[in-house]
Amino acid sequence: MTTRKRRPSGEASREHILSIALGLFREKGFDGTTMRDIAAAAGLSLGAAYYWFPSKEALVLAYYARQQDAHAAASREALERLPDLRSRLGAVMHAKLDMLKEDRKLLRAILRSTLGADEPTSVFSAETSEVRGQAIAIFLDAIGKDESVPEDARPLFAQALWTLHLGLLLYFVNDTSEDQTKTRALVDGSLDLVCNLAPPMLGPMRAEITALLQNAGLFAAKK
Amino acid sequence: MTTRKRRPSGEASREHILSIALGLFREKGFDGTTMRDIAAAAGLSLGAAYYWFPSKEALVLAYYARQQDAHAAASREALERLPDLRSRLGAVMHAKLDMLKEDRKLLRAILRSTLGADEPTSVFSAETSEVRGQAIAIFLDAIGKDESVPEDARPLFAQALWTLHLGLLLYFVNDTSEDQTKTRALVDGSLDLVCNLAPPMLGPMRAEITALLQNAGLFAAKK
DNA sequence: AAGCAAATCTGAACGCGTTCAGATTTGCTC
DNA sequence: GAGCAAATCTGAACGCGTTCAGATTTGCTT
Repeated sequence: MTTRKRRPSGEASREHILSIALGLFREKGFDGTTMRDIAAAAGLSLGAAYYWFPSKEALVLAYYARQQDAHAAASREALERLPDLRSRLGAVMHAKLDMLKEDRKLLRAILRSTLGADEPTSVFSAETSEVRGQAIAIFLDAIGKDESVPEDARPLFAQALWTLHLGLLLYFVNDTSEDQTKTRALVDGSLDLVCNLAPPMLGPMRAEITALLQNAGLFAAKK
Repeated sequence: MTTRKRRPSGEASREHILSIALGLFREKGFDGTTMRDIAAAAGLSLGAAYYWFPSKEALVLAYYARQQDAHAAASREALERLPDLRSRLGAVMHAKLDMLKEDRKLLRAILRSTLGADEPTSVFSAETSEVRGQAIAIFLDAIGKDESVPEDARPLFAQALWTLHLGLLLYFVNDTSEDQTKTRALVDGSLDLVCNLAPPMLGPMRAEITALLQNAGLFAAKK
C-alpha cells in the first residue's frame, strides 16, 4: 500500500521516453511517429511505453507542462527587468514564440486536439487546468501593479491577454513568412491596440463584461 | 473522357451514404460510428463508401455544406423581415444555434479537427473557404445598409462577427445548461456589447486595425 | 536467504481508418 | 447485341493506437 515510493529507474524511464518521443515528433511529425517507433527508439517494448504514458496524447500533455515551466522561467527574468506594461507584455509573448519556434510543425499537428473540451489535450479541459492557470498567472505578473489597469480589472485583463495569446499561437503555427515575421508584427500591433484600448474600455464597460463572462462561467468570480 | 456525366444511381448513392452517416453520427457519436457501420447500414461494402467519400472527414465536409445552405435559407427569411442591425444579428446567430442544437454532440466530436489549417475540415482550410465565404456573407447581409456602420467598414465588421460566432459555437457545443440558455445569454450580451462598442471604436481605430489584419493576411484587401 | 507484493515490462491481439488490385455493372457505339 | 471503357463496387490486407493477461524484476520484511 506504499504507493508513494519513487523508483529512480522508473521515473528515469518516463523522462527517457518523453525525450525520445519529442525528438521523433520534431523529426518526423506527430502522425509520422508511431508508438512502436517511440518504444523501439527508447529500447523498450510497446507495452512499456503505454505503462508510462496511457496514450499518445499523454505525451503531448507532458510536453505542455515542460513548455509551461520553461516559459514561466524565461518570463520571470524579463519581468524583473522591464518596468512598463507594454514592454512586459511584449516580452512575455515574444518569449513564448521564441521557445516554440522550432516546434511549429509539431504544434500544428497537435492543434487538432486543442479545441473541444472533451479531449484531454484541449486548452479548456480539466486535465490542462493547472497549466492553463500558470499561463494566465504569467500575464497577471506582466500586468503587475501597472496603474493604467485598475486593480480589480487585472484578472479579467490577464485572461483576455491569454485568449489573445491563444489566437496568436494559432496564427503562428501556420505562419509561413520568414522567421514568422508576420506573427511578430501581429503580436506588436495587437498589443499596441490592446494597451491603447483597454484603459478607456475597461472603465465604462468593465462591469457588464465581467457579469457576462461570469454568468457564462468563462471567468471565475473572485475568491 | 466524358467525365461530366451524372449517374443518377451514383449521386443517389452519395446522398444515401451521407444521410445514413449523419444519422449514425447523431445516434452513436462520431467516434462511435465506424466506416464499416456506415457502409453496412447503407447496404454497401466498405470500399463503396470510400469510393464516394475519400475519408471519414469528407463526410464532415459534406455536413458543413448542408448546414451552411440551411443557415443561409433560414437567415434570408429573417433578414427580409427585420429592420434594425441588432435584431438582424440576433436572428442570424440564434438561427444557427437552433439549427445545430440537435448536433451538439456531433459537433463536439468534430471540433477537434476544426483548428489547424492543415486539416481539410479546419474552418481555416482551403477546402472550406467556400463555405466560410458564404458564412461571412450572411453577416454582411445582416449588416445590410445600417448607417451606424460606415460602408467601407462593413466587410471588416462582418468578419469580426463571424469570428465571434465561431467562439460562441465553441461555447455552445460544451454548454450543459438547460436548452443551452447560457449560450443564448452570451449571444445576446455579446451582441449588445458589440453594437455599442463597434461604432465608436470603428471610427478612430479602423485604419490601424484594417492595416494590421491585412498585413497578416487575415483580411482581404478590397478587390 | 526466502518470500512476497508492488512495480515494471512483454508481445500477441483487437478494432479502427484507409488502400488497392481486381470484379462487376452501366451506358454508349457500331 | 457485341464490344468496350468508364463508373461503381468488393473484400482482403496494412499499419496504426490501444488493451490485456501474464511474465519478470525490484525492494522490502522476516
